[in-house]
Amino acid sequence: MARAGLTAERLTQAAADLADEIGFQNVTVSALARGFGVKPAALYSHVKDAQDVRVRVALLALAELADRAAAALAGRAGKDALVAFANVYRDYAKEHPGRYAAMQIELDPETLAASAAVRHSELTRALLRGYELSEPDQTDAIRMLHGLFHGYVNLEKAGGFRHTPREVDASWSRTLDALDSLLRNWPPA
Amino acid sequence: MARAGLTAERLTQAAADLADEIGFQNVTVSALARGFGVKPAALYSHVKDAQDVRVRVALLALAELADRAAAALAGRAGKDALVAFANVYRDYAKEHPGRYAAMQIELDPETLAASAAVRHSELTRALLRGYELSEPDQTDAIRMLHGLFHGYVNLEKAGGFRHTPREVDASWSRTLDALDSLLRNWPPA
DNA sequence: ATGGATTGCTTAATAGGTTTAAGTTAGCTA
DNA sequence: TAGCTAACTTAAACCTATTAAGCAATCCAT
Repeated sequence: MARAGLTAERLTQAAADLADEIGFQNVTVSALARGFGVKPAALYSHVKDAQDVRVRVALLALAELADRAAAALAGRAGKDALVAFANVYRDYAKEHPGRYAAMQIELDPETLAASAAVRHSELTRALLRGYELSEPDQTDAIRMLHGLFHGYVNLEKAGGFRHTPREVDASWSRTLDALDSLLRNWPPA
Repeated sequence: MARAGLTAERLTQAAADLADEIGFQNVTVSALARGFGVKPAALYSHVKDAQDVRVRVALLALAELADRAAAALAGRAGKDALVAFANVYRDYAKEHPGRYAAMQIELDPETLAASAAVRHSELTRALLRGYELSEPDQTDAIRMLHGLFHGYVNLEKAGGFRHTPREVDASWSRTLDALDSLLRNWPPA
C-alpha cells in the first residue's frame, strides 16, 4: 500500500495545472484524487474540503501573477512600465486560463487581506510613480487600472470582442496609449 | 397529481431570482425543482440540462441589462450619458448579484452573437456619439469602456477595493470624470 | 361528449461528486 | 524493536444530474 506523498502544496499545484487543462469548474476532489492514483477521501487529511482547494488555487494564482508583475516592473517606468505590467495580466490569463478563472472566486475579507491581492495594489501604486498623481487621485487611478485590466482580459477571454472585426491586439495597444495619456493628464477635481 | 405549469421562461425567471438570493453557483436543477414543488426530472421536459438553465439566466440578465442601459441613454448625451450608462452597470450588479454572475459564464459564439451582448456593444457605440471619435478609435474606446465597467464592478463586488480606506463611490465618480476627459482627448495614433 | 394522442409530471434507476467515520498499515521515534 | 502517528483505504450517507419508463391530465377531432 504505497503512499502517494500528498501535501497541501502538491495538491494545490496539481489542482492549478488541472484547472488550466480541463477548466477550473471541472477541478473536483475526485478528479484531483485520480491524478494521484488515490481515493478521494485521502485528500481530506491535507485539505479541508473542495472549497479549500479552490481558494488555495486562487491564492497560488494571485501570488504567481504578482511575482510576474513585480518582475515586469523592475527597471521600467512610465509608459514602458504600464505596457509591461498590463501585458503580464493579459498574457497570464491566456497562458493559465484555469488559474485566472480561480482568481475570480470571492475570498472572505481576512483571506483577501492576507493574500497577494494586496501586493497587486502595491505594484499598481508603484507603476504610478512614473506619473505625477497625488492622493486621492492615485488610489482612484489604481482602482481604475486594476478594474480595466481585469475586465478587458475577461471580456476578451469570453469572446466579447469577437463580433467586431478589428484585431484585439491593436485595440489593446491603443487602449494602453489612451491610459498613458490619461495618467499624464488626469483631470483636476 | 396537480400540474405546476412549468415553462422554460418561468424556470429561467425563477432561476434568476434564486441566483440573486442564494448565489448563482448554488442554483441547481434540484433547488429549482424544489421551488416549484416538483421532482427534478420534471424540468427536463422544458430545459435541456443544468447548463441550459445557466445559459438562459445569462441571456435573461444580458437582455435586462441592455434594456436598462437603453433607457438610461435615452435623451442624454456626452458625460451625462456616460455617467448614466456606467451607473446602470454598477447598480445592476449590486441589485442582482446572481444575474450579474450569470452573465460571466462563457457562451459559445453563436449563442453570444444571437444574444443581447450585441446590443450592449451597439449601446456603447451610441454612447460615444457624444464624443468625436472615428473608427477604429471608436471600437477601441468601446472595448475599453466595456472592459472597464465590467472589471471595476467585479472587483468592487469581490471586495478588491476594501483594503484601501477611500470610498468606492468617490473613486467611481472620479473614474467617470477621467473617462469623460479621456474620450474628449483621445490620443492620436 | 368521448375517444385518442400528446404533454407534464412521477417513479425508478444509474452514475458521480462530497464528506465523515472507522479501520489498517507505513514509517518515524524513542 | 515497540509503539505512536500520520497517510491512506474502506464503507457509508447524502446530494446532484440525468435518462427511461409509466401514468394521468388536458387538448383535439370526430
